[in-house]
Amino acid sequence: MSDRLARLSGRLREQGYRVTGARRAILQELVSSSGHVSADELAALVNRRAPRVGRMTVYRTLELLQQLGLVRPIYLGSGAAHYVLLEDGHHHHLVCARCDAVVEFDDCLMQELEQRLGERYNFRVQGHLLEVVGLCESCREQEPA
Amino acid sequence: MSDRLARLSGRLREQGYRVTGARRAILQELVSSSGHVSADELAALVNRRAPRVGRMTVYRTLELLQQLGLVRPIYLGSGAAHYVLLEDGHHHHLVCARCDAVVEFDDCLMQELEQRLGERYNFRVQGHLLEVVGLCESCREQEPA
DNA sequence: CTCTGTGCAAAGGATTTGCACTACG
DNA sequence: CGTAGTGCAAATCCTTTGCACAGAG
Repeated sequence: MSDRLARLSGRLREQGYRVTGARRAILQELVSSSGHVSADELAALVNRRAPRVGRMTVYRTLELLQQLGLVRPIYLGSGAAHYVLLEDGHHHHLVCARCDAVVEFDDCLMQELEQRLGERYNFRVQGHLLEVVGLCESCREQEPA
Repeated sequence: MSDRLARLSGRLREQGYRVTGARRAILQELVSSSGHVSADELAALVNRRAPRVGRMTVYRTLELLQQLGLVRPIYLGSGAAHYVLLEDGHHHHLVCARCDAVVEFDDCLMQELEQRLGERYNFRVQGHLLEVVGLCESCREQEPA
């Protein structure tokens, strides 16, 4: 359950960052919403439980998590960035190119690819985000063309 | 060379969209910059050759291309979305989580995965975007921790 | 106790919208 | 010609920054 929470805050601590109340609250919501949240949406969620945590802290914490490779921003519809947790270093979903519906999937054929890439480009791979893009069923029905 | 250009504008036409001068100019720059451009950067590039094309048209064209599955927005560092062409339906790169350096790579083990996914989730797959995230060589040197 | 992290407010950008005008097909 | 596409300017929304204060280690 808060396995994941513990793992995430562990990562912060071991990299020399403080595990503050605000950060814990943010991680908490990020894990329990385990979906695609914008910074503002996340701030609103956090505020319900920890009203003293401001929007700015959410932005800054997301940036930190991103630098640590724990989170990735994606673009979903409107101008705001949405964030996904890289659970165990990876995340996968299908996105409808038209209505931005999202379907999560778990298949992962990529451990091997990651390793090869890391070696070839001298890159320490932390994880990956794979978006498969296309049209969902209902968008396809609307326009059979 | 403008193979790709022809292919892209073909896609527009066959979906019932007009291939206007502005759109041609935008596709042109998108292909020749074949990298990661923000909407504003792209508008600037387009303006050098076609000064009468406004920034708004670039935004709207990018949205259209996105809906057709020809382009994908990604977040790279600062607030603005960057766009990548889904050449032949796919794009791959490594992104440094710290400095946002980008390394392109071509490996693609995913045709099979795509097909399976399309069937399972009843999704018409148009392409995919795979980001492998980690630390680049120089960021790793800065902090050997 | 010290220094990292936080909150606020305001600035700075990016994106979206409404409407009159142009030009592709 | 008719309609999809365009350009402009303004409005809106998202993100970043600077600085004084609070709290984790």
